[in-house]
Amino acid sequence: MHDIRAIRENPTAFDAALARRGNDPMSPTILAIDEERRAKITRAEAALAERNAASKLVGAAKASGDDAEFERLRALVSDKKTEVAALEEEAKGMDAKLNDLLMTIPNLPYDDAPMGADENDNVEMHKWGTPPVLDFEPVEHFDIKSVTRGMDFETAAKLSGSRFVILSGAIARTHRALAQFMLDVHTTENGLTEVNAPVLVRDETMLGTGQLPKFAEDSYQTTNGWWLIPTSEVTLTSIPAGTTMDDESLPKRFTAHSLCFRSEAGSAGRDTSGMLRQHQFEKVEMVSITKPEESDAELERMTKCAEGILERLNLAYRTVKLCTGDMGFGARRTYDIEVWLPGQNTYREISSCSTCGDFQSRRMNARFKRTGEKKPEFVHTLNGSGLAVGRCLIAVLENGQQADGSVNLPDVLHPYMGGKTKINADGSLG
RNA sequence: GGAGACGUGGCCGAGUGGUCGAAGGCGCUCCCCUGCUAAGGGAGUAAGCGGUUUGUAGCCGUUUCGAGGGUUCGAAUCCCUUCGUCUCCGCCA
Repeated sequence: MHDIRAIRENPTAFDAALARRGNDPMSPTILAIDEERRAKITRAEAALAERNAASKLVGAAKASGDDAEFERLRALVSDKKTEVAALEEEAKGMDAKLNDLLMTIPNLPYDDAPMGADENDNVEMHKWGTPPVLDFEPVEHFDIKSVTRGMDFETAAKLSGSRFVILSGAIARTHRALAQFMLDVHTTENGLTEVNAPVLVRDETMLGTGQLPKFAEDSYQTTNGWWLIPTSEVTLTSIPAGTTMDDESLPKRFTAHSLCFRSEAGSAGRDTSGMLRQHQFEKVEMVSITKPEESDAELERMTKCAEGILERLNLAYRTVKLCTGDMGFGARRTYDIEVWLPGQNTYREISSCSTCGDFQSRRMNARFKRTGEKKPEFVHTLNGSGLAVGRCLIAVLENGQQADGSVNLPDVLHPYMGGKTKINADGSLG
């Protein structure tokens, strides 16, 4: 949600920032509505003030027992009433119109977000690790011999359709181990608070983080109106919605392991094989709520938390800064972390860390008050994957694959695997 | 799912149609007093929006007593709807 005052004060800057994302200028439309809205409000309030003044006199007349005067004023107020109602209706209408429009406009990228149209214009920030050197031709995760029996797409399709998978045995265990490992690192070493939150939420929650109103078709909705969260960014970020926090309580740092649901509308034909892109997947999410001046540093911190997971798993990755055209609706700056997948011989996204500034906090009215100050301010919100569990499983399997079809598991996972260190070619743990 | 109760300012809690943004208390801020501490005295202490303004100061107006709608000249107070919380029953992981 954009600050209408900011747009009013500097419409040129607003449009320029939108233009960097490839959006058409909006300020003329916005300001026209805003002007009309304010005019309506002024008129409605003037009428209200008259009515209220008369109404007070009615009370006084009644109290003093002047019945004639009481009846006269009562009629006057009654007349005013219809006028006020009409004017208020108009003012409300314009207010809603402005709000509806503002809710559909994406966040403004920071100046340092590189300008560009799509992922080809993203800027690589740094790389870590080296892709494993293999003396055989690596295959994709679903073709690794030890994986095939524990990763069943056919049966999942029978139960649910395409873009679902059934994991079993050592593969399911490794998947679970990864999530546990991530949560443990985040809670014990990164200082995040573990949270377990609903995956079904109401409209206003999805509006707050920006999934609605524009992207309804990307998410699933139950018959009674709940939405299945596409990411626990939605719930974690919404925890302080509607509240005013003390500044000592910031930053708040949350992490959660949850199911995520995405319709993947519009991605037909993309990543159709394997479990890279599913309708249902698990993710360990990180969310930070900060003061405005802390959010830049927080994004770096959060990104390092995500990178740290990959480093401990000894998985090569690169971090890219998203260009303006590739950033999400609510983001002002985004770092994507891409892990090396030998089977695809390329880096693929495994985490996305964004700062949203006060865009989401305005939508959900999440504020804080500095000690000694009287005015509350909007907090900044950040979110990042730490990491996508399913994709991390893919990376572990593909990077650990051996010539005989077995998979060597990263050292840090061994304690989570009951001390086992590899998945044998026959699919058993070894 | 059935029955009932409740939802007031940062918190607690009065208030059942008239001048209530709302008593009182707590907390917080400032001042006074007290040679520390404790106690005491006084004042202040919501936010949104619109207007005015050089001004995020002040002033004026307006809205807000979970939310939305209605009755009324007038609603925190009455009615309806809705969301939420709690209690009892049922069901159930």
